[in-house]
This record gives sequence, structure tokens and C-alpha cells, in this order.
Amino acid sequence: MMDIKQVRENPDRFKEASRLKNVPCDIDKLIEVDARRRAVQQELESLRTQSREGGQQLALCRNPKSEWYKRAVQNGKTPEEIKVEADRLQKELNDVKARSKPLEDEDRTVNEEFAAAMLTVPQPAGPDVPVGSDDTENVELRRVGEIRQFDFKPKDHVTLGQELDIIDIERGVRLAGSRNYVLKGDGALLHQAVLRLAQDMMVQRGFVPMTVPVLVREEVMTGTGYFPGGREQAYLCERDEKALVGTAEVPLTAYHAGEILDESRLPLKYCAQSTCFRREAGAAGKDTAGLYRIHLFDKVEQVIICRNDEELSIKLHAEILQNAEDVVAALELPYRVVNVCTGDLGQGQVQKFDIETWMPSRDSYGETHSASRFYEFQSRRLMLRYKDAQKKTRFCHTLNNTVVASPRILIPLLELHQNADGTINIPQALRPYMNNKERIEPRP
RNA sequence: GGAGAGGUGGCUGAGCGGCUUAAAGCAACGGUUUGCUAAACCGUCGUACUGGUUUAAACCGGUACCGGGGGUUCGAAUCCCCCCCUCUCCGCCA
Repeated sequence: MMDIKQVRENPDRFKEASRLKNVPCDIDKLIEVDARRRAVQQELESLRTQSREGGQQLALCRNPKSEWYKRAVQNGKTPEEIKVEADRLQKELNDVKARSKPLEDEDRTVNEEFAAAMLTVPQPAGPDVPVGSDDTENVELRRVGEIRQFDFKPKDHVTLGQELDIIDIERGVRLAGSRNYVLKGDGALLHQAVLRLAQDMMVQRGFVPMTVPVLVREEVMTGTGYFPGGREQAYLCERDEKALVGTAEVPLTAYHAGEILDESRLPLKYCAQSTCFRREAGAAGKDTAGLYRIHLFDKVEQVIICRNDEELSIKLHAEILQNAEDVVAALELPYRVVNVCTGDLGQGQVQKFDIETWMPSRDSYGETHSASRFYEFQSRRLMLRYKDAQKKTRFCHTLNNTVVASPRILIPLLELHQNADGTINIPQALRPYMNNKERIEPRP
């Protein structure tokens, strides 16, 4: 959520953001609703003042024991005269109430309208974000690692998984429908090894590991920016008014929602492994083969909550990006980092860097990590604040990045580390998590 | 799932239709005094929206908020209805 004052002062900035990000938002209407809302509020406030003051006077008129009443009698007023006065007041207040009623209703509806409109305002992209309409216009920043040249014909991960009996897509689909799978034997172990390596690396860097709910209240989805815009992408448990999260970013970022933190506690660095649920609505027919686009996966996510300082946010953004790069490097995989363009940016992100890892079966780099910074966008929705040194309450900044998501990362891992005989070399860093095994081979 | 008891400011805790703009205490912050720690005294001490004003910070107002939402009333923390949450006991269960 953005600051309405900023929208009022500089509506063009947000219209521009709406256009560049291709996020629909009617700024003119919002400003109109805002003006109406304030007008109604002022009118209502003055009526409420009248009502309160008149009500207090009425109480005095009706109470013969009150100081006011005694003084009035002393000044020569008869009880009858006071009663006439009270009745007149009563009538006046009835009238005030009658006038308030329709305004109360309008106040309610106009505020709802305002709140709904505010949820659609996009966060303008940062100055270093390339302008573009979709992911084809993302700008490559750097390539790291050599792309392996095979001296045999490499197999894709689906074939490898089938032959080694470590991935069973067919039965996964039979159990749970399309975009589902079963990991088996060393496949299951490799999956967990990757996640555990990632988490250990984060803990070593001072991130506090957490386990978090994955079925959360809708306001948590709204607070992190996934609702209402991304409602289609989430699995809903409507009976309980809850949603399954698509990432642990949601519960981690919302963990301190509604709190006013002490600046001395910042920055907070959290990581969590969680299962992620995605409907992949609108992606029908896209990436249907293999483990690339699936409904359910596990991910270790990193989240930072820091003070309201853009320079610091930018610095920490680089830090969480580096954390992820180190994980990919530990897995001995070649990757590139791209600066995501405006059109491929979400509503709330100021800037996003994706790490794309080389995937031989796709003959291209494929997205494996996504590092975003939000400034106040999520904090405002979540009422996530802190008191600064001047005792002023301010909104935090939030950032997040993937540490590793599996099984997607198993695609390059299996494909790039395969041998001509169909076995797979396990990278050094993973071996401690695989009982020191060096190679995945067919089970006897 | 059943029965009961509760939800008031950072915390404790009064208030149960109108001198409540929520008492008091604790904690916190600022100051005075003594000066090693500490103590005493005085003051400040919520959040949101909003008006005035200002370059701004700050300042001065208004309204709302006593778990959430409705209702009764001129007036609700207080009365009524619905929901949520917490605690205790029982039941069920990985």
C-alpha cells in the first residue's frame, strides 16, 4: 500500500507506475473517492460534536441534582422552563441524529471504496529498473560459472529421474492431478539435502530459522500484497476463510504485523523452509513437462525487516542476492542474474533481481530465485512499524529472496551433474547431507 | 466437538448509561535535587484518520478506537445480538 498523501501530491507518478508495471489502477477515481471521503468525514465530525455537547447539556437539564440545574433555579428559572428547554434540546438532537444517519452510511461505503482502491495502487519501480513489458526485456547483469559442454547426449531430468527411479511423475499425477510428482529414494533425499544445506548456510549468516504456518488468514495474504490481485493463484480453504501460502515470505513478513518494534532490534533476519502451494492459474499448457512448474514444492526463504532507509534497503537487497548466489555456487551450477523490467515486476516491488540457473533440457537459463525489495509497500498493509531514535513511529522496509526452491533446483542439479552412464555426481557440499554418498546410481 | 470463565492503553488493573477528554500503579522518557549505585519530586507518556499552520520538523485543534461487527439510546467501555480469540475441565486425535 502506498501513502495517500503521496498519491494526492503526485498522482502522475502513480499513473506512470500503473502504466509501466501494467498493473491496472484508476488513480483519478481514487483521488475523487479520497476527496469525497474527507468531506463526509468532516461533516460527520461536526455533527458528532454537536451531538456530544448537546447530549451533555441535556443530561444536566434532566438532572435536578446537577450544579447547572441548581444554578439555573437560583437564577430564577422554574422547573417548567427548564423542562421546555430540555424538550427543545431533545428535539434538536433527534434532528442531528436524523441528519447523521445517511452520512454514517455514506462514510462507511466511501471508506470501503477508498480502502479497496488503495489496495490497487502500485509501488513505483526504482530508478535502476529497466523499462519493459515482459520478461523478455529483463536485463542480464552478469553470468557466473561455465555452461557445461557435454561429450555425450545428455538426458533431461524426467528421463534421468525415471531411469534412476528417483522421480515418479506419472503416479504423482494419478494421486493429485497434473503438475504433481513423487520424489523417491535418493530423489527424496537429494531434495531434502538441498533444503537443509540452504538453511544451514542462512543460519550461519545470522538468519533466525523459523517454522511458520502455511495456511493463513486472508488478511495476511492481503498484507503481503498477494491479495486481492493474486487471489487466482492461491488455494483457498473457504470454509475456514484461509489460504495456502505460495511462499514462506508471507508468514515471515507478516510475523510482526501490527507491532511497533524498537529500532534497536532491526534489522530482523529470518529464514524458513516451507511447502509452497500454487494454482498456476492461467499457465495452462505452459511448462507442462517435468518439475519446472508444479503445484507444490518446498522452499527455504529469506526475509529481512529493516528500518525506513532506502540506501540500507538497497544494501540489504544486495546481501540477500549474494546469499542465494552462494547457494547456487555451492551446488556447482552456472547461473546469471537479471534485473527484472517494469512490466515483469509485481504491484509491490521496487526492484527485483532474479537468479536464473542453466537448465540443459530447456537450453536456457530458468528462474530459480527471486530477490525483491518493497520499501514500505508491505509494511503499510501489515501495519509493521518501529520507533526511531526521535521516538517517531515509522513503517519498516521489507525484502525477501529465495534461498533455494526444490524440486525446481533438481532440474539443473540432475541434468548438469549427470554422467554418460546415467549416474549423477553429488556436489561436494551436499554429500554430508547424503550420507557422504558421491553418486546417485540405480538401486540394486 | 461439549461445559464454564474471560478479553480495557507497553504491562498490571478499576470503571458496568452522561464531571471518563478511561482512575490508579508499574515500566519508559525528559527535568530538578543529591551526586557511586540508588532514591525522592515534577513533567511527558497510545494508535488511526483529519483540519489549521509551517519549506519541513514541530506545534495547536477535531473525530474515532476499551477483541471484531451490528443494534438500542439524545448519549455506550458500560445494555442487547452475532462472530473471533484466550484460559480451565471433558471428549476426540497425529
